[in-house]
Amino acid sequence: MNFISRDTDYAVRALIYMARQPKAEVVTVDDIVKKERLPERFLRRILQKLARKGFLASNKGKGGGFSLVRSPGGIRLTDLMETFQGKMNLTNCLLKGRICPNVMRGCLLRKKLRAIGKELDNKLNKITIASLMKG
Amino acid sequence: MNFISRDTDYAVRALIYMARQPKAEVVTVDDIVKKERLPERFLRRILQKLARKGFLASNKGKGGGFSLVRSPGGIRLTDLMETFQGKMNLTNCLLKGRICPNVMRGCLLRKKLRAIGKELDNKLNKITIASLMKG
DNA sequence: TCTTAATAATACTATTTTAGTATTATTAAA
DNA sequence: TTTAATAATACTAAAATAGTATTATTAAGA
Repeated sequence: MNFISRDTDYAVRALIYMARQPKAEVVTVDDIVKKERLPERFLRRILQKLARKGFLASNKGKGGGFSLVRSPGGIRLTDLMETFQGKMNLTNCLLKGRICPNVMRGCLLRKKLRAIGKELDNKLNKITIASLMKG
Repeated sequence: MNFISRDTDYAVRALIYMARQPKAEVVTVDDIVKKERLPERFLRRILQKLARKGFLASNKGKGGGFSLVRSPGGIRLTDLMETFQGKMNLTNCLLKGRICPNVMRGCLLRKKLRAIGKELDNKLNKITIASLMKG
């Protein structure tokens, strides 16, 4: 069971690569593909999604490419996880349509997980692209 | 993105139900299905797996059913998650066969996640079937 | 010993998610 | 107007998830 999906992972790598460029240059997908060895078409779709979500700007045409919109310190790992994996749900009740006998008396499992999830979020929220660039 | 899969969730419910029975009785699948409203065939397979893994004993034949082998305090949520979802991997590197450029200099993302994962494990490990029975 | 009420084992299936690929359109600089 | 870039959309293969179906086995009890 993976905590971080492949798209999120690729997005992190690409964003770190972009953030490392001096003075927020426009970067081409080909460049990232070559340096980070990521699958081209797939990375393209990931960057397109990041652009739609406001993380990146895309410039078509010759001399085009992608560039960072937000500062590296403003892009959290959890933002990317939410973008590509959906909101992380620690306390999901899986008895969807049916009547969960625990709902009435308050599900103890969910209560415990909610507390743990809150602390986990606090820690994960501190991980940003900027905090990952030092390595 | 769900943290706990459906099988794990069903297993938790079934085990709590069994643990609530006075004096570790043999419980039939039908009984659990009726009381907890879980899908019969699927629950059967879940209980069989729990039996193979040593959580439950199964008794065939008339008067048969499943019974707890371990004490409710000895069955951790993380044991069940591992059984049904595989070991939770917070720090997976997704560049499988390829060369991750970060491996050399030590991947900062993995380092950070490793620390968070350790604390998460410590907390999750305290959740047992017994601790979930009070509700 | 035969019936019956239970689980065991195995194989199958449908849906969703994951991880891509392929194709065609659009854009803007030179 | 050519060319080098991304955009958009549709398609596909594989794996995981969430089951269902079928047949075998077992042991109690009449």
